Amino acid sequence: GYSVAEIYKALGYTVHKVQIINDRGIHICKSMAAWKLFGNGETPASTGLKGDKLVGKYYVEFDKNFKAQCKELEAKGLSKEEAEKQAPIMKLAVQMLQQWEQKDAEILKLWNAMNSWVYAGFDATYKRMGVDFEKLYYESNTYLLGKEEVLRGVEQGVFFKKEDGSVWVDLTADGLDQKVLLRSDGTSVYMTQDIGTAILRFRDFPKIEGQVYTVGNEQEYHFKVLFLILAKLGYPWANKCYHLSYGMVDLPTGKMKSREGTVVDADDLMDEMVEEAAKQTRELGKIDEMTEQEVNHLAEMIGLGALKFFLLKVDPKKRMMFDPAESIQLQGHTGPFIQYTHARIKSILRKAESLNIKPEVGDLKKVNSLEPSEREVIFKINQYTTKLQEAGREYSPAIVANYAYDLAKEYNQFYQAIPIFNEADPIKLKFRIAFSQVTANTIEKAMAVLGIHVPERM
RNA sequence: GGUCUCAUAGCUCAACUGGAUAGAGCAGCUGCCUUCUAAGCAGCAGGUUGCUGGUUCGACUCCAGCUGGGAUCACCA
Repeated sequence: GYSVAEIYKALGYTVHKVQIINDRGIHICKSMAAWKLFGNGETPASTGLKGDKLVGKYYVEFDKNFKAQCKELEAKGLSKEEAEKQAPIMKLAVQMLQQWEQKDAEILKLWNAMNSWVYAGFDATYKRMGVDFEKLYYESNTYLLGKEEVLRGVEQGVFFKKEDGSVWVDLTADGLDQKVLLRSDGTSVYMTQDIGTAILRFRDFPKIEGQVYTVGNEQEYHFKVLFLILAKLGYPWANKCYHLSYGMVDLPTGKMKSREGTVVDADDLMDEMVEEAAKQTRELGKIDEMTEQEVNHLAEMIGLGALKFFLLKVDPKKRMMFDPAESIQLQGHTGPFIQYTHARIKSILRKAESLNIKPEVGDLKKVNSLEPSEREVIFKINQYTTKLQEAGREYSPAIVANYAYDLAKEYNQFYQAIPIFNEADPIKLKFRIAFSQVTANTIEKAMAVLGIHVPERM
C-alpha cells in the first residue's frame, strides 16, 4: 500500500498517506486483562522490550489462559460457547471494554499506557523501514462520527432499526446480507468506525478524488459492504474508493496467527537480513576502505533492500509464500542484485570522470550501429514510464520491482559483453557512458518508489 | 451450503491484458576473474500451464463443468 502511494507520487499525483489505528475494542482489553493478572507491573522500560512486543506478549498470554480455562469449564460439562463466555479472563476483558466505554478513569489510564507502548514500538519499526504517515486516525475517535452518520441514515430511511434497538442495513438487493451497524445497546461495531473514518478523511483532504485501502483479502466482504453503505449515505466519492486486497502471507511452517504468536517478527527479520548482508559484505572483502560506520550503513541498505524487494516482487493480490531462508538470499532475483548493478555503474562513472570523459548521447542515427546488448538496455530504459503507469493502474509495486530487475539484468549482460573503456571510438565511448548513467538513474528512481536505497559502491 | 479467489519447471514467482519458440531466480550440472566490482556473465537440464470440454485464425489468458487449496458469510476487529 505504501509503495502504491509512491507509485502515484512518481506519476505526479498528490497522495496523502494515512493509517487507521485500531485502538478500540476487545483485543486491546485482552492484553490489558492478561497484563493486569500476570504483568507484575512490567513496562517496556522495566523489561527492555519494545512496547508492541510487550503488549503482544500479553495478547498471547491471554489466549493461552483463555484456552486453558475453556478446557477446564468444558470438562465440567459446559458447552463450548458457554465456556467461552464464562472463562474468568474473558469476563475480565469484556468488563474492561465496558468500563472503557464508560470512561472509567483507572481503565482509561491503563488503556492509554498500553496504547502508547504499542505506538512507540510501531514508530520505531516504521522509522527503520522508512515508512511514514501524514496522519493517523484513531478508531477511538472516528467511531463517534460513524455513529452519527448511522443515525442520520436511519432518519433518511436508508438503514432500519429493529425492535431491540440495533441498527441494520439491508444489502440483499446488492446480493449481500443484512449487516448490523449499531448493537442493540447502542455501541458501535467495526463497520461504524470505518464509516466515520472514511468521511473524516474526505473532510480532512477535500481535494482528494478517491481512496485506496490496503487491507488483507480477508476483509473483502467488509469493504464491499462499506462502499455500498457510503453510497447509500449519498457520498458521491463512494465509488472512488478501492480496496487493494492483498493476499495473505504463508510461512513454510503454516499460517501466521498473532494470537498464537506464530508470526514472523518484522524487527527480528530486519536484524537477520542486515546481519547477513554485513557478513557477506565482509566475506567478499568489499570493505577495504570503509569505516565501521560506512559498513553498517551499507549492510542496513542491503539487508532492508533484500527484504523489501523480496516482499514487493510478487503480485500483492495473490497469496504469497514467505520462506525466511529464501528471503535472506542476496543473489539472483533480489534487491541486492539490482543495488550491485547500480554500484558497478557508479564505479564506471567515477572512472569516466577521473579520465575526464563526458557522457554524450551524440548522433541518434548511430542507433542502427548499436550492439544487441546496448539496444536491449536502451529499450528497457524507455519502458520506465509505461511500466510505472501500468503499476499504478494495477496497484502493483511488483511491476516496478520486476522492471528494475529486468533493467539491471539487461545492463549486466551489456556490462559483461562490452568492456566500455576498451572502446577506441570516442563517440561510442561517450554514448555508452551516457546511457550507463541513465540506467543508474532509472534504477535509482524505480527502487526509490519501492522504498529501497541504492549504494555508490558495494 | 452461498459468494469470492487461486492452481504455470522440484521450489518461489513472471508472461505487455487474446498473439510468434511460456520466461526469471533458487536448487543441480558445465564453463568464465592479468580487462570498468564474479552479490556478475555464458551454457546444460528441467513444462501436455490442475483435469475435461467449448469459443477463436490463434488460449496460461475468455466461457462451462470437475478436482484441489484459500478467504468470507458474527450485536469480533
